Amino acid sequence: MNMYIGNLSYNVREADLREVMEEYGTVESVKLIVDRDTRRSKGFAFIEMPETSEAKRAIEELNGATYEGRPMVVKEALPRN
DNA sequence: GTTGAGCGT
Repeated sequence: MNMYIGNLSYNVREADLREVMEEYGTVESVKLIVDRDTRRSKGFAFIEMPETSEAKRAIEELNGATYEGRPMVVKEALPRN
């Protein structure tokens, strides 16, 4: 399942996100979106979890949870197009 | 600061 993680603090790194998500299951990939020019985080990321049941649990547990001082959004990602 | 990059793999 592909997930969208939003409202992240700019100091969160991909490795941080992976650690958090792995509390709920296997994480296939983590993609923190960073501005190509400034190298600054855009504050959102995409995480792929092979096991949908684990992904859904992560969404339930982490959506709205405060992380690095911000209530993060965790939900299924929109199709990329 | 809220739905993806790359610049040719």
